[in-house]
Amino acid sequence: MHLHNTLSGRKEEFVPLNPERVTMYVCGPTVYSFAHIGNARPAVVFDVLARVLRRRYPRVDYTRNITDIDDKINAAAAKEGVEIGVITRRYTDIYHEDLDALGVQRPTFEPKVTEHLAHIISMIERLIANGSAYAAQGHVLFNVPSYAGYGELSKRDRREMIAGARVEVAPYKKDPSDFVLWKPSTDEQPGWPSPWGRGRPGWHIECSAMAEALLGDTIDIHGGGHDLVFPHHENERAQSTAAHEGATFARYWLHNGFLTMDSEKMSKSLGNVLLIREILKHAPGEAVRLALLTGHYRQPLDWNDEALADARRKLDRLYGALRDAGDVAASDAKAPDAFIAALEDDINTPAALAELFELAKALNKSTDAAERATLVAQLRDAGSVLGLLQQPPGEWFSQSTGSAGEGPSEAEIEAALAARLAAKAARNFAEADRIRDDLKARGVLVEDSKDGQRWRRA
RNA sequence: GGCUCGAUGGCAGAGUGGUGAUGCAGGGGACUGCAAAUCCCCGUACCUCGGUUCAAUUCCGGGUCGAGCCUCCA
Repeated sequence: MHLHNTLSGRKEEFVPLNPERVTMYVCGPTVYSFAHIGNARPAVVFDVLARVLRRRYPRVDYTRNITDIDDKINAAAAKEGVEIGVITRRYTDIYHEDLDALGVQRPTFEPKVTEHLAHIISMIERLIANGSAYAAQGHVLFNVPSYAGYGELSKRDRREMIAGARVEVAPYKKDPSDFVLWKPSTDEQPGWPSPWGRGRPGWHIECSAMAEALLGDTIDIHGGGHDLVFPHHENERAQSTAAHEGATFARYWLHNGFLTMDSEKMSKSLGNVLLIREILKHAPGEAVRLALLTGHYRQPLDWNDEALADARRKLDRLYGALRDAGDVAASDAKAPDAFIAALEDDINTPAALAELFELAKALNKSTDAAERATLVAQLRDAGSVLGLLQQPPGEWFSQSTGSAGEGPSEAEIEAALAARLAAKAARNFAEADRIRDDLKARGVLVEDSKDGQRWRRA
């Protein structure tokens, strides 16, 4: 298996530190608002990676945190006049619902910052004790010059970063690039007791502490969106390495490319976000998932209606092959080697998808029962690695386009089809075609197959 | 300004130093009462200018254009 490592800038062979326990950490959401489709990309991509790893290794400990201490959460809570827990519980639940709809499996561990404060504090104490951090005016800061490797991950020179910095340097910093590990809270702000007074942790230390608590000093894979490379992951790396006396923090760094809207980054601050739940009102979750996997995970992906419609048509073809295969004998055939090889080559989902279509074509052509049974099993097994093709074909074709529910009821459709069948039997093709056109106008496509009429929603 | 990454046929999107993935759209044919679905056939695509090479879309350098980071952000 090969993975592109941001640290080295190249594709490397993946060799876990301990093949009996592969460890992976992916930065999860800060739960202060709804998740948008851009947030869904890393969740789906690393879900696929976890599935691929689990085929190969007996145990994969996948941690994806929930950041439930953050100033944006404080702001949202203050605005509503509620405790932060009200906000974080609400949006954690929504995040789970959205990802469930996209077929994203839950990670092995899903730690919350509020459950790891003791660990965060102990890690900060260790950093102070070994000279990597210092307390100043109620803050604790990580001293960046104390870590020689700073900038290696994001390939940045510290001098240039300071020169290009757009923020004012706080007076208590020893070095302009030092960043906060702990900051004081006012009486109105949420805060927790610490050796440096009542306060709250900085963003970066949270992930370092949770990774250490659940996965140990060195983890195999660390993932996240490309925008996290700097400063978040650079800082995590500095803290964790310093806290662990130089031990490697993450052996492989993976970063997914961005989702754009009309070729511009989608972000809450730009205000051009498309919420996952809005999309799900008009499209099946499986199509959204496939749309997110049509491009390679490291490439930018432009999100638009056409991309989503394209994904639906692809699923129509794939599910169509399964439907036409009808009832076949059970087979325990697994995904073909070429399919797995594509995914093990830096998660090449487009190449893997191409293999899926080859299987569908072979299935459509095959007239041999045993061969068809094998192909159906291969298609479904391969689909399961991508988190696709797991529902009965009939359900795919009869589902409405989204959670909103549209079009005529199944009873109405069945009644119309019965009338059409009678018209056809009487060779009244004009009436039969009128019924078909009428249904089409209402979003239902009728097809005549060798097994009789069948329908699907457009 | 500094750094990172891209530029493939109508669209999406892999990949490769020399036999043009895959899907959608489109054209032709088979099948069909007509369609749809399915199958068969059809596209001489690799931003630009140099260089290396017997051979470059693929490697190297310049340019142009695009995205991202340098500030919270997947």
